[in-house]
Amino acid sequence: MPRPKRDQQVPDMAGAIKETAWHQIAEDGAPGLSLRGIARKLDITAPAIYNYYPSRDDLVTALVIDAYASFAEALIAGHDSVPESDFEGRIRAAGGAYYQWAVDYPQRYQLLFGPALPGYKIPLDEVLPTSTRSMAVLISIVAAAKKAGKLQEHGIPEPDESTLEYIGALNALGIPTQPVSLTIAVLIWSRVHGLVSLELSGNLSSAECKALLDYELRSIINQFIYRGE
Amino acid sequence: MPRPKRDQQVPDMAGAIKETAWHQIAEDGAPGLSLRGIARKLDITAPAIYNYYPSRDDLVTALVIDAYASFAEALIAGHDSVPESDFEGRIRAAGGAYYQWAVDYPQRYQLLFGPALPGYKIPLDEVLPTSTRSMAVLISIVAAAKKAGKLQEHGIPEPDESTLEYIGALNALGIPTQPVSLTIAVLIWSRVHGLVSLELSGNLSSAECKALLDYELRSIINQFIYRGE
DNA sequence: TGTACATCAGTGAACGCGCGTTCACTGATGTAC
DNA sequence: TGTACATCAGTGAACGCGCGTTCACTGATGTAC
Repeated sequence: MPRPKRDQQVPDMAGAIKETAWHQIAEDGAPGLSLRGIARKLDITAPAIYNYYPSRDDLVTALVIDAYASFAEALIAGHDSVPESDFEGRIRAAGGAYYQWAVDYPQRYQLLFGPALPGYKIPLDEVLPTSTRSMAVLISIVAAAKKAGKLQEHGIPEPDESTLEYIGALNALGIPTQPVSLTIAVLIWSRVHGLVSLELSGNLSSAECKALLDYELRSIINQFIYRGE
Repeated sequence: MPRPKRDQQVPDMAGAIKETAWHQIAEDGAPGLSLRGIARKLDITAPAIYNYYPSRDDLVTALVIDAYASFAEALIAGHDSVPESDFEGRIRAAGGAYYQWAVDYPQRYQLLFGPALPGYKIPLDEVLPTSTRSMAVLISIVAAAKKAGKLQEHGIPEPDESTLEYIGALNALGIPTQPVSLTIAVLIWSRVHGLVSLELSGNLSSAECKALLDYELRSIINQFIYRGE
């Protein structure tokens, strides 16, 4: 079969490849991603993909970066729907946005926070600038509470070496952060992630997960935010 | 090559196959498990495995059941190292045992609580009796606190339909459980799982995870157990 | 004690599938003179 | 305006690999009479 003429070509083939890859991941999970499968769906031969991505791993990296960007965007939208001074509301909104994104795109969530793909090593230096943006949302809420003197910091563990290293990376990316804010942000993240990932692995029903998430967000606010005047 | 004679055969081939499978999973992750790979390591041909397991999926199911058994054993050992009346100590011990098992056998942990293997559907009826045993450990600690009137139950969400269903299954397996105890057990589980799974996916260093786990176990005790006389 | 037979635990060839990647190539489109 | 050339976006064949599973078979071991 001859190559299609210019006006029959897909205008944004690189984008179409990624989109098809997401469909494939949604259907068979991340390990099921295959260049030949993508080519079949796009009515193209597999080698044609090499005009856009030099290898399968590079395609995966592009997908990971896109997923982080979409995730960060969702968190930021939730975060922005509530005024800055309302820490409690922002925590709830960010938590809700986090949950919603995860159940809307379960496979992307697993790709980012689940176990590594076999044989794929994520290139941190390429991904970090984007992945940091989502973490920054949580951190900014905690930092705002701290600045207002409403952060309950008692008993929070001291940062260890790797935490300080990550803070260095945050600073380098223009997100100045105090250790205690990062630690509390990670604690919040871990609680939400625990519930979400139990739902995604089928150990929790959607209804139960929502109810528990609501409870945990209240717990988080009670534990880390001073109430009242 | 002829088949080896009786006295050169592996005495427990079914066990040897599982053991080799675990080695493979430890090296390449669960999706990398392959009958041909196992056969190579055991110096037999792939079809020989069919004398012991009727298909790849049946082997996976046997592995899942073994993993749950090993996990439950670890939790029970931790649990039993502290007297029954010491709820706080038991929560700490069970949490520590949970973490230790997960980092000792990260791939088994992912197999049980991570995303499903592509193309493999876990047969719940075969696995439930074993998987329940680990959940029962957590539940028993919470239930003991409740019986002693030391359980703080305020604000815990009401059980939904799927929770009640699971309680039915627990009762059928001889583990009578009150809804509130199960809900709190799940909350504890989710917090520990959140931290553990962030460490396993490389988002948390081991040292940081340990420190945060310690903090979270204290949070759990503060939140759910009445202190003092 | 000997013999016929069943069973057990394997072998080796084959089927049909999928994969990432390389290679030489082609023909339409765009560009420079 | 025409022509030579470069580039772009593909094709199709092939390489070499891995996989689960089936099939007919074999030869040692165990068992019944």
